[in-house]
This record gives sequence, C-alpha cells and structure tokens, in this order.
Amino acid sequence: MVSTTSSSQSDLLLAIEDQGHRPTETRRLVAEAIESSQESFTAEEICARLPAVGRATVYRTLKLFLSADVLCKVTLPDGAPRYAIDTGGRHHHHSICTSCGAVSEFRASTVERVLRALEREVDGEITGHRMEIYVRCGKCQSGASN
Amino acid sequence: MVSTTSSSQSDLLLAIEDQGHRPTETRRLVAEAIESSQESFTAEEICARLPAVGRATVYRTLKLFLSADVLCKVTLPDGAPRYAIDTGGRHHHHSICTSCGAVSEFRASTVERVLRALEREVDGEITGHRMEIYVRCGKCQSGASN
DNA sequence: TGTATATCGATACAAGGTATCAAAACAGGC
DNA sequence: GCCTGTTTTGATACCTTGTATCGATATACA
Repeated sequence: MVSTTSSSQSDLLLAIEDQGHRPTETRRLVAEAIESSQESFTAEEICARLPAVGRATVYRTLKLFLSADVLCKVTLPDGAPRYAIDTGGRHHHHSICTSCGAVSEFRASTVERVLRALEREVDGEITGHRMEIYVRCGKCQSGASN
Repeated sequence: MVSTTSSSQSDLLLAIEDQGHRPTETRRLVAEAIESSQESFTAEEICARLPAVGRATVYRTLKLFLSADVLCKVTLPDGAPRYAIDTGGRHHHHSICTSCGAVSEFRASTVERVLRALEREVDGEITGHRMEIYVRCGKCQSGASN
C-alpha cells in the first residue's frame, strides 16, 4: 500500500508516529475505523470492517495504540474484552455501560487515596491494580431502549 | 488434638454438595488437587496433575466451585487467569502477589465507600465493579528469591 | 431391578490473540 | 532512479482458556 501524506492526521496515528512507528496506509485505515466507531468496539469488529487488512495486522495495530496510551482495553463483566479511544493523559480508570458499551474515563483521585490506605492493610507492597466500574449510563436510563 | 471426624470431607466438596451437586470421586480428586495447591493455580495445572480426569470435567468442576463461592478467579496484570481458594464470605476483593501468585482477600469497606462517592461522579448508575490489587508480598520481599 | 437423571471423557469448536515467515513497502544513501 | 537494509504486511498455523455436544457411565431411588 502507498503512504499518503494527507493533512488532518488522526490523533491515533500521530501518537504511534511519536513512538517511532510509520504512519502507513494500513494503520491509517485502522485508526479511521476506530475513530468512526460508536462507543467501544471489539478487535473482530475492526477486522470485519476492514476485510482488506489482515487480522494479525489489526491486532498488532491495536497493540501499538494501546502502548501509545491512546487506546484502552476494558473487560466486560463476562470477561469479554473491548477497546475504546483513550483521551485522558494521567492515570485514570474507566466506567463501562453494560447496555451500550460506552466507555468513560475518570481520574479517581479517591481511588488512589484508597490504594494508599490499603497499603497498610495488605501484606507487602502494592505494585499495581486493575479497576473497572460497570454502569448503566444516563442515555440508556432515559432512552428505555437498550 | 486433631479432630478425627472420620473422612473429613473437603470444604470445597461440601460447598457444592450444599448446592445440590453430587460429591463424586472425580470432584473429590479435583478438590484435593486444589487444596494441595500452593498459592494460586491455573486450570491447566489441575488438568496436568489429574491426567485421568477429562479437561472438560476439570473446567466444569472449577465452575461449580466458583458458583458456590469457595473458589475465586483472578486475573494477572497480563490477563492470565488463575484460581485460588476463597474463604471469605461477604463481598471482598483480592490482592495477588505477582511474584509467587499468592492470593489474599480483603474486605474493602473503603472501596465500597469510594464507589458510593463515585456514584456522583460517573454518568449513570453503578451496577458493578471489578478490582484487583497487585502486590509483591512480604514473603517475596524478604526472601529475595522470587 | 428398572429407570430417570447426573456426571463423565473425548472431541470438536469458539474467542481472542500471538508466532512465523516470505513478500511487499519503505527510507535513505548514492 | 537504483540499491540495500529495515519495517510492515497478510496468510497461516498455532496457543490459551474455555464451552458445546454427545454417547457412555454412574448414581439415586422407587
């Protein structure tokens, strides 16, 4: 595929470019598919929307975006993984609407405070954590549909 | 003095019996393998230790223990699942040592308080959550080995 | 003893990825 | 433009963590 030096570069693409990866046409397609996604999405949805792009490449590209911190991967209550664009910079957590899949970020300073408190309760040193909040979002509550 | 209450039934086995499932020999084998496990373990480790028990049966049995709340399933930072005996009754969370795999429980009343506070921050109604704390446990810190 | 139900193992299959590898695309020097 | 070394790519095989199916067994119990 031929690379385009088009104007309005996607934020996703710029982010991995900053990490030293090439902004190829294939990656631009993946970025575009992500950016035009409503709410969150699965890797296989991207594969289905880009039949010309290999499955391995989709996963590789998602991984690049993840490591550039412009994409996040969340886990639904049943364990199914979903991806969503990650806009926040500092450390944060995600809330996921179990009806529509919308992912929001929140900087949980409160959560960090709790972790510091827990440091005295647990045996050893806290090295990391995982936290997700499942919600039924405002939109889904009002629009009775979903 | 050791209470020799005869054929001391495994707690795991008793728990699923209470749910109306039969305490079969196969299940007893799985329970035994679990109870003699150090720290946490994977399903495949149980399969490997019980070659006479079918893989599907091992997974089915783990699922029974999970739904009887005597087993818990945790996720390591890299996403790999592990199982551990769950002794706490009330709602609680787990801390996992990323060195040795030891899983501990903690009743995080503080965490619950945070969730109530977050209820005002997030859009919608909180319906659930997932939380895991990763630690380097005391044993691993002192014994420099792991 | 007979029969309904529960459980079992083998096996195929599913989801979500990763490893491999040869081919294509590319950057940069000439 | 042409060469050359590095990246990226797609196809494909494979891996992990399970779940579905199904015929064979085991079990309860009337």
